[in-house]
Amino acid sequence: MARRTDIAEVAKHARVSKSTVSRVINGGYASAEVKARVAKVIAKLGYTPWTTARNFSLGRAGCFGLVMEDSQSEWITQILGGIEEELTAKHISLLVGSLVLKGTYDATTVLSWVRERRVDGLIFARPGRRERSLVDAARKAKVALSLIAPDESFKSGAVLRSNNAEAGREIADHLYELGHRRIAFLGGPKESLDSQQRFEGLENGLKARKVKLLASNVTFAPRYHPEEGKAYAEKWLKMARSRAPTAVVLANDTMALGFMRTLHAQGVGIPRDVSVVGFDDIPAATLFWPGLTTVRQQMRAMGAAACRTLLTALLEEQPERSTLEFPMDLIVRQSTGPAPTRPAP
Amino acid sequence: MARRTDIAEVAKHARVSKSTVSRVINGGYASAEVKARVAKVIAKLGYTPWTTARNFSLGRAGCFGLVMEDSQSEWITQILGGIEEELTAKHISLLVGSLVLKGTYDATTVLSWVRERRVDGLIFARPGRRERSLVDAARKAKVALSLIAPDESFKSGAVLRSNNAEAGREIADHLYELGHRRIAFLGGPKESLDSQQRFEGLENGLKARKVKLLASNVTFAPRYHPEEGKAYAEKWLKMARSRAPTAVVLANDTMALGFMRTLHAQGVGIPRDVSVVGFDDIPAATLFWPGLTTVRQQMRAMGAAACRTLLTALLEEQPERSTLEFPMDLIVRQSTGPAPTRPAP
DNA sequence: ACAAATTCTGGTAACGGTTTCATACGCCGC
DNA sequence: GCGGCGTATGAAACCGTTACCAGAATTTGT
Repeated sequence: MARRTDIAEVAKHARVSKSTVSRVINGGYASAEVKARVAKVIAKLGYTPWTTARNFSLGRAGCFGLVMEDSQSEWITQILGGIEEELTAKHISLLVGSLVLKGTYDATTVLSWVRERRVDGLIFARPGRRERSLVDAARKAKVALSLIAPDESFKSGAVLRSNNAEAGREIADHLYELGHRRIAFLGGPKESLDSQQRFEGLENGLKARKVKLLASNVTFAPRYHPEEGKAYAEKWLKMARSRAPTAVVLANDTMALGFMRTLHAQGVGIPRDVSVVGFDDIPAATLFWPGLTTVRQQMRAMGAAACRTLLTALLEEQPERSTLEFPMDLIVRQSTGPAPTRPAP
Repeated sequence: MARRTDIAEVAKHARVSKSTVSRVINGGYASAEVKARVAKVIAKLGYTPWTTARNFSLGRAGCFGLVMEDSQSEWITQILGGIEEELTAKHISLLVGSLVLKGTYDATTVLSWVRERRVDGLIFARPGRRERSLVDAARKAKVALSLIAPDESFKSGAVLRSNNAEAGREIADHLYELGHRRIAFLGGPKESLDSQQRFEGLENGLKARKVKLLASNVTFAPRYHPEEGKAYAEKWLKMARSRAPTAVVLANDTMALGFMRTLHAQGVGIPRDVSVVGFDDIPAATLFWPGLTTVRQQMRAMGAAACRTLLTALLEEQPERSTLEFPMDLIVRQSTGPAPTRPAP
């Protein structure tokens, strides 16, 4: 049973010391002649340094941890894609560990990453209140942090967030140009910063156009759920058409789809009678008819940036304290259209 | 700058040797008195063995790799959940590396896992044709394999698959009991084993009930895509109602939703005029109205089983060659109902 | 032409665990 | 009372890589 070739064997074949082989690999001093000779031997023997040994020697883990909530899994693919891209591109081949927090809150895995595995960095994707304690624990352990989160109230680590306010303003412009003047907003939980920022952006955008968002047309649902959209639709149906909003902005797609579905079942035309805008661009947004106009977060870019931040923090030994803001992309589909010129009969 | 406590420090405080501390931790010989003393010191110093060092010493990587295609990301959360569960439960705390294959096929990451990191095992989630070469590479490198895949033609590793045929039969029973006799099937690509097996199950189930699936009512689409569902819907609309199928089974939810959407837009009632069944239970299946009757794969269980298999293979040093079959769960929602008693006017 | 800086190279010591080996100590059975 | 066996412990070797240091070879500067 042949053992795997190690650096010593390469050294022997190339008639140099282990140190020299290591230097050739990692780019230290070495004469052109030696470099060539060693490279040839490496190729011939098919030698590859063993990552675990290298990490051990370097005193690092060679991996980042990714933490995210179960419920926010819609984005996981995109975030992973961005991370993957960044790590392979930089040729600092690190392994990405990923965790999906279970319904029952259980931090043991993450803590073991920090304490036992001593990961080189942690990426928190959209951390909620429950993850705060984890963020604190990580900070205490001096692990580099990247937070993909809507606020910057975290005291350490890099914060990457989408520009919700800007998106809100874009929606305002879009709807204004379609002629809408009576516009409503259905938010998520009051404490959700995403929801708040989206609302503020929309409000400011409308204000700039001299359109007022009536307080009666601003509601916050206790949770992001299609049922909330449905409930809001029922409320909408009861209003007199002449006073009902001609466009409704909902703080996420799930609610928006619940809203549309219910109206649709009642024969309300979208966007004929009312225009609908969501947030997030979940896959289902295209499957519906009409396709949902929504705003997409650049999750892929954020994942990549999270890695880049961690990598530089790793190299420079100083935990970067910075905030990066990512524009959101308004995806106009068929659920928004010109405002109805007169109330339906 | 205080160094992290290592095993030597614990040994010193407990007045024993490093070996003894190691044995206390890993459960070797040690007197009760020593055990207690060491445990106390460990607790006092807050010592935790460094995973990387341990793995290095043990000559293993301490992680599994998870490979899946980008397009099949709908399940990633569930699979991850299952893996997570299994690994933390067994207390063999391993880190899960995950990869999403990019559109442009790039195997470098996976190969680096095998060659450089020398992962202890690989989980392939629903590998397609392109991943075959990776599976082969992994086999050559003697890495333990678990394949979540619909076929068992792979020559090595454990294969975990859903019982598509059984699910097909269940659908047959379900539709039969609702009174459907003219039933159609729209499959995915001809070479998709999932699609084939689902079709065969349905056909056999109907045959057992003495119902014939007309060849003209069996079609295979070139891809799993809502547009294919739409195309099929247009075909359906052109048929005379008296001869059109009263129930349509589509090989995945995406197609099913495209189908429903198109019919719905044309005023066809579901399930009043036609019942619809999909496969996969994607999140959007509940967002639609009517909710889509579909079949769910036990992805969570399969993820967990994949880990368990790898773990036993790791312990017993012999790559397990086995096939595990998982039942699928028929989720009855509102898209299936009694067959129309007479052709619509 | 000689000192100083730079480039190159090999020997050796880490890194922090586990494992092997040797030794010592009971305890049992004869 | 002596061989054998299971238990308990410590010293030292080992895993594969990089880092450090010392010294040799080469280039650079004056």
